[in-house]
Amino acid sequence: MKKSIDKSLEIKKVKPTAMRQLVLDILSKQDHAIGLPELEMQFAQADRTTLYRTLKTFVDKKVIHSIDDGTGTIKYAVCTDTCHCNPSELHVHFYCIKCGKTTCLTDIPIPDIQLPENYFAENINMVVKGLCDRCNRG
Amino acid sequence: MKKSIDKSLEIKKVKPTAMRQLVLDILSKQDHAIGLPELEMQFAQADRTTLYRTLKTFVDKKVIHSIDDGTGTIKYAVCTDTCHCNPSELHVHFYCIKCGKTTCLTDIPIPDIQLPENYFAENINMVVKGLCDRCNRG
DNA sequence: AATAAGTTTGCAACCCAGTTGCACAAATTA
DNA sequence: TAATTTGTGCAACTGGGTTGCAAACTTATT
Repeated sequence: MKKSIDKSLEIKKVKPTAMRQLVLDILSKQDHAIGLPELEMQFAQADRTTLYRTLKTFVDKKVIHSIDDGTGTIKYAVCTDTCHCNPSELHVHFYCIKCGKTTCLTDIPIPDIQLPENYFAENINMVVKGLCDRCNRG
Repeated sequence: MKKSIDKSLEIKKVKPTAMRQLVLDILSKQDHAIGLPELEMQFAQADRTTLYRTLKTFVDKKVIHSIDDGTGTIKYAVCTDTCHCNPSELHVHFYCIKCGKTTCLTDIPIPDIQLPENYFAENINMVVKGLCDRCNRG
């Protein structure tokens, strides 16, 4: 039986090179969204450019989605197999100012808003900044 | 009679230096939010650091608010005199992928969302990306 | 007014995420 | 196998943001 990583790449039509399998494997094991620098650190030694381009390919092919959480470093998290990143499918993201982790609130869809006349929405980004579950206790 | 620029600075308790008056004057004349590089270009020659720190002071004192529109360059727009930048006062921002302008949709408040148990929201950023009024006609 | 303390400004240098060009390697096709 | 396309790795660069430090200016104190 094929590994789910490979299946995912196949579904999204991305050639499963060793590098890509590895990167996607790492990404799918995270409990939060990570950025290029953080991804880089998961490797003993790896080239930034390759990781950068791998992420780019993944975003293009909708294997992962990118999140601008306002920290200056773009974060990435895996999409579901059926995700097409349409505005209607988008969810809210949360950035914790204490632990610095960015998480997908996949259960919270971005609410519909009424744009002014003649405006067209292609994409919506909604990031809530504050204290997460864990950090709000202590 | 005092100029409205000075009044605004007075209200927000910022010492009205020549530089600050000038920067605030420029900012308040914009029809869209501008970033540090764009602000810099409005001067024949000016020091980036000073402008940077002026913007920072303004944000701290809530004379202006910052907008992360996802372009990688933080934009700034003037707050109203009574604005305290609380989550309840926040509005949606719009980034036009054609003209590249970021505008405040001041009439559209950020909708309330129900965060998961124990999460605390300090700030919310909501940016709609698409075509603006003007660019959606042509 | 003269001094001292604090604030603002300007220059230079730096940081870091992201990005590009180019050459080499690997995979695919003819 | 040769030709072509695709992926990888290195080096170097870009650009927005940021910091340290010293000079200029402002404000408070004697």
